[in-house]
Amino acid sequence: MPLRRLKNKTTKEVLWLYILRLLRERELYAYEIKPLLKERFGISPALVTPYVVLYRLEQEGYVEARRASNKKYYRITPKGERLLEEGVAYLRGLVQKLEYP
Amino acid sequence: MPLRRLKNKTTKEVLWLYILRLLRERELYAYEIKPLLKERFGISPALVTPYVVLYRLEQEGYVEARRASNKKYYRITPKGERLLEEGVAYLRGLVQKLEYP
DNA sequence: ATAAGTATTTTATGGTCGTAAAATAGTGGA
DNA sequence: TCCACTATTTTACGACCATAAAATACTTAT
Repeated sequence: MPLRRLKNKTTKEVLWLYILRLLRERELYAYEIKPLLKERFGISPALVTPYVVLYRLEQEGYVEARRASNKKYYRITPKGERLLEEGVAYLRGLVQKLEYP
Repeated sequence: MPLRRLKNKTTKEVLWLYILRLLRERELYAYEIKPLLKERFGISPALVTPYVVLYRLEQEGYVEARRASNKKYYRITPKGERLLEEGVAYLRGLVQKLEYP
């Protein structure tokens, strides 16, 4: 039960990290992120979720957007890359502390 | 901002993993867990929090309790040890997926 | 031209979990 | 004895965040 909780929650708590991770490779628009998350990370958030996450990340300067036809392409900023690194480092430390010495 | 969120949230999302990790070493009563979490993992949850977490873990059979004087000692069950291992493995996988290939 | 698929936006909602608050009681030293 | 500290329990609350819902519009194949 708590493991399902861990997966269903923690995975989604770090959804923005997954999205930053994808954006680190190339610019993407929100609509194509859902299948990518499934393919690359095995998670299936709702279609709207990437929109909301990207909106928040843009507000805080971790990604920036460019319009092309009817699509809105996002790319990661240097600030966003830093955040991604720090986030991963933080999670790595968390795992190490939990591991058996 | 999101990094603070990651720390303030994710850390607490996996608080029960920290507590299981401590119980893996020896039995503990709720009151002494708060300072241990500070000392071992650098986190400072409220005093009541271990009580609530342990209550939930006990309900689901991941820990079991024994009364001694006015203290209630908890120890991890085999089921709880399994959960801890699975939880850590899950988080480790999450980090690997986020790391740069 | 029209239906289906692509693409985005905004608002409201629901579940979870740590925490605050308040009450209770045993223990030990001054 | 009295006060401070240790120790637990229960209830209600607040914040966060993915998601559902609904509306809108562009594009493309039939």
